Amino acid sequence: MGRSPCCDKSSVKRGPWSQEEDAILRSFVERFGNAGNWIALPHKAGLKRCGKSCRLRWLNYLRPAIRHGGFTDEEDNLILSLYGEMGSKWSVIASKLPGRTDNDVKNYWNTKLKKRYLSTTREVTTPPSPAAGDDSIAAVDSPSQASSQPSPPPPPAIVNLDAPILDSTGDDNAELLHKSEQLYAELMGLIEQQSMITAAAPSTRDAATTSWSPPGTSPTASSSCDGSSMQMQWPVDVHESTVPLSSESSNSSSSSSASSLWFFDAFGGGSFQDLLGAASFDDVMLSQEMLYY
DNA sequence: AAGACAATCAACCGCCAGTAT
DNA sequence: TATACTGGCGGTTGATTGTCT
Repeated sequence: MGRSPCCDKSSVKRGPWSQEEDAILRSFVERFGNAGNWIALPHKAGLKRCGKSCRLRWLNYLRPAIRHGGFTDEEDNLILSLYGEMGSKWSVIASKLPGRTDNDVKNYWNTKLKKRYLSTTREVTTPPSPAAGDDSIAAVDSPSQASSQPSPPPPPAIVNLDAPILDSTGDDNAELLHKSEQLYAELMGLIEQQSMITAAAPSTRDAATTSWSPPGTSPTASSSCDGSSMQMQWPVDVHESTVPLSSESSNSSSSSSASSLWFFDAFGGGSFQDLLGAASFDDVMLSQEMLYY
């Protein structure tokens, strides 16, 4: 009995990401983190991608402050040094290099530094350890050594959600982002208005609606945009009082992360992409009205 | 100019550990 | 306690791009 696949490979898109997909994912994650979990994110965002693929795309490419290529001599030396100490612990090595991902470091190692490392170790003639797997080039893969220099990973990048999302990838992407930003701002304004109105009315929504305010202006959100740690702290009990979910979402996501997903349910079970693709502002209004159906 | 080969890197695969149920 | 689920990681693949002949 093998483990079940994380997603239905026949129904998810694979291969290179399009600019549109990038824009949707970036906009979504910057606002909502992973929306509870990465596996559920593609559905909520309206992406036909595997959750793991979304996570990887965010962490390795879309995350703010990522740097690609152009490794400096200092970085080269640090990688070489750390590899000599701990072997192919790419995530640990990458954590010492701000803006670098483990995938980048790993690729850089395999294409460039490995040769350099091999040549230098051959000159020295005393390989650190013959037991290490990769290349048989002696990576000392010792946990004790690795932990002998405890160094906390750099803090996740903090993104100012009020600041415009900078985009350098192209006009289409920027346009899509701009569109999402506009829709988002409009929706947030509407929700805030509704919250003020309904706060006075007795309902099960009271506790939540009176305590919540939009991300960027307030919520009890610690948004690091790291993706792995970023979690919006949505108020509890909100979800239970919102509109009935679509059959699909109500079947799948009802309990565990419900409170963090109420926002999406407010779209009548639709996805983030559905919202972005709304034909007009009236569509957003309609979705908002469904919240209080 | 065109084909062969090499280099690069984004993306996927499968396993493992931690956590939730 | 057992099982299922998810995130994270390292290894690998394959498409694309660049260089050489």
